[in-house]
Amino acid sequence: MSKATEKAYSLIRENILSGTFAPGAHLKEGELVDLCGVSRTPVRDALRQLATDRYVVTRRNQGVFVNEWSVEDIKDIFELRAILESMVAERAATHITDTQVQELGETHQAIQAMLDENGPLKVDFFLEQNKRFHAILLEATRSRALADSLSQIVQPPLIAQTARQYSRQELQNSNDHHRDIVTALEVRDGALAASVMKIHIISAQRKFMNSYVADDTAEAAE
Amino acid sequence: MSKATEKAYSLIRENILSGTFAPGAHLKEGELVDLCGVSRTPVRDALRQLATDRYVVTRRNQGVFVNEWSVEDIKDIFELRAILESMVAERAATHITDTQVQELGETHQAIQAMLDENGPLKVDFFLEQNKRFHAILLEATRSRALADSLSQIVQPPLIAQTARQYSRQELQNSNDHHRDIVTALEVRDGALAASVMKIHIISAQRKFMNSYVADDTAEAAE
DNA sequence: TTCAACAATATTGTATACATTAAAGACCGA
DNA sequence: TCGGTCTTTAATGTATACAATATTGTTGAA
Repeated sequence: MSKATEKAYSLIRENILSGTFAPGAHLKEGELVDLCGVSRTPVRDALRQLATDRYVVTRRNQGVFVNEWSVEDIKDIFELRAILESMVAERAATHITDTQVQELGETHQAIQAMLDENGPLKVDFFLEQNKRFHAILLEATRSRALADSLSQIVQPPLIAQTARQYSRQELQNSNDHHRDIVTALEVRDGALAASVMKIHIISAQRKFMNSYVADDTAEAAE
Repeated sequence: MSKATEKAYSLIRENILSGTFAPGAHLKEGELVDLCGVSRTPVRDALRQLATDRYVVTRRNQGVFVNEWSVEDIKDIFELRAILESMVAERAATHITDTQVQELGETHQAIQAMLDENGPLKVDFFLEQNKRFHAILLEATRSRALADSLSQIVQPPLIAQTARQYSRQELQNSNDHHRDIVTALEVRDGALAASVMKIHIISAQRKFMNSYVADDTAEAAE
């Protein structure tokens, strides 16, 4: 993506994630031009990219609308992700280098150090390290197909807000899974790594569904 | 996609599939404008869509290039597809309607009738019915996430040419799998349907790899 | 009052001119 | 002759004007 397109992409994406552009809202190119300070061409390019990343959907001759996710959609996505990430863990075991195993251990320890601190939770730091953990695994698989599929699944707004309201204990559980995966990969036990990963994702799903349904109820009660 | 964009998309896609635009070739927007008879805007839109469908890759400030697939990429894709399509078969078993089961049976019988005829193989007819078979299954899962992921995997040029050089016996084997899947779904046996589907895709992989490697050798010998 | 047809308007789709960037080639010096 | 830098050129990136289309609102008749 080029400069102007990237600028438009980020701005629109942020507005979707923050809720300024609500699910189902009609994003008009003219308004986005005013918002982004670039012309319609890069705005349109950004919208196309946002469509492939499932942030928005396009309807011919009608424009683009912020994507709406049903509870079933979200369940599906986590289920799919559990399967794909398990596959990643399994395949990583056969190709991963000692350096990569070490890097995984470092992200685990970095998160652990953060959790052991007193004071407020650094959720952004957690998200960053967590992302890095999964990225290293993905790289270790050396599989373009897996990488492409997962990027389609993981990127959408759903996941971006998953860990936002995690408690310290929940983050600890998550990081414990990371440790177990590292341990499994140290001895190249793909089956074990895959099992742990599956539990890891399914736990995330359970937590997410709880808070998601809770939010729904809160909104309905307003 | 709008008229002009769709026109450009189809034309460029056909030229890639036919080999006129070879893997790695640099597709210049100006030339595509001449080819398609539309302006650069829809050509660019089409190229973006072709990029999301993995027909081409985009490099910033350099343009788009026809995607090149390595043997490893192709293996990965089939492996992933085997897993995802198995998941489709399994989930379809729990949601599929009697009507959909019947439709699956019809596509099976249509292919069978074609195979029982004497005369040349109607490969296009097979591909069409085969596509329909998998589409019905996918619809029965009622899973957007699965549909999205699979469309990303199945659509690329790789698969489009898979069945091109199938023998009558190979098409028969493939259709036998379809029959077994229908039988499993009639009694809503998801596990069985998933198993058959896995074999179905892995068989396709084996056939494809054989002909692909054979082609490679032939080219190298030229 | 309701429905349908039509007109007005706003939005997306398309074409094209201009700006910016990267690749290719020429030129000069060592 | 080789290497590097500058110039040239051709491609992509961006902006904007124009065309086609869908939506909205209005008007008319039943």
